Amino acid sequence: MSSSPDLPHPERSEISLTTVLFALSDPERLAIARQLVDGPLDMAECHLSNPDVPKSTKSHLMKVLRTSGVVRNEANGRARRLSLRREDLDARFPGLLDSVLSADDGGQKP
Amino acid sequence: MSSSPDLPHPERSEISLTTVLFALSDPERLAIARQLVDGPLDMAECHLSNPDVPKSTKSHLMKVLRTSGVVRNEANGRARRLSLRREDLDARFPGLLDSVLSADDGGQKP
DNA sequence: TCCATCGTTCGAATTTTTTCGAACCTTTTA
DNA sequence: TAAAAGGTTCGAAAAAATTCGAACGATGGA
Repeated sequence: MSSSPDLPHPERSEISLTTVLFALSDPERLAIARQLVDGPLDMAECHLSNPDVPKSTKSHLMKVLRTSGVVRNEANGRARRLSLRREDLDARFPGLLDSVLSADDGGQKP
Repeated sequence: MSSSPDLPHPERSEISLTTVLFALSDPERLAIARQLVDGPLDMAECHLSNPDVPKSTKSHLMKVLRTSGVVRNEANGRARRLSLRREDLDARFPGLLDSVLSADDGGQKP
């Protein structure tokens, strides 16, 4: 019962601004982050704009968000619990997350 | 004397959040934006971390910043005057530019 | 006028990201 | 105990970004 894999996360001090910006620069990843503002969600509850994308692709999007420090990904039964690393991000880059998440995106990247 | 090329710029309403985030997600481009906070600069006065990068590469970095709406690029004699589109960005994404530019970047992307 | 300066653009090569199927692992349920 | 559910990882293929030299254009000065 050696439990689900513990995935690597950067610690707060290791979170890089440009890496975070990159993670959020993709519409799909930004949309995921926005779904997490009201609290953690299991991965299956995070919806992509295209529901037919393979799970490996979805997993990769999550990986970019995790390794950048935007999202925490922990085992939760056989599921994965995703949460915004709000405290870490607010401490490291004050105001950034709020401005990004509350921004009204009009033009979309194709 | 048909004057230097007028390069295309997105209008305020066309500026896309994810595109702006992408433009700023590169350390070199972010550094350029930061050099413009205190006012416009001619291109030759914007320094890259590596002074030996070819001008075509530098021009391309500027293009990404311009087409995303982060920077304005206008003819100025035989030079190019670069300026931050602060008003447009503040209007479109309140707080974003301030938080990004004032953020203390620690970890760098290689 | 001629020429050096300051930048843009083009195309090709390289590098980085993204996408996806297949294989695998753990937990829950039958 | 077997099988299904929920996800990660790997490798290869496809797509997108970056880099750079060469060619070009406009401006300002000699």
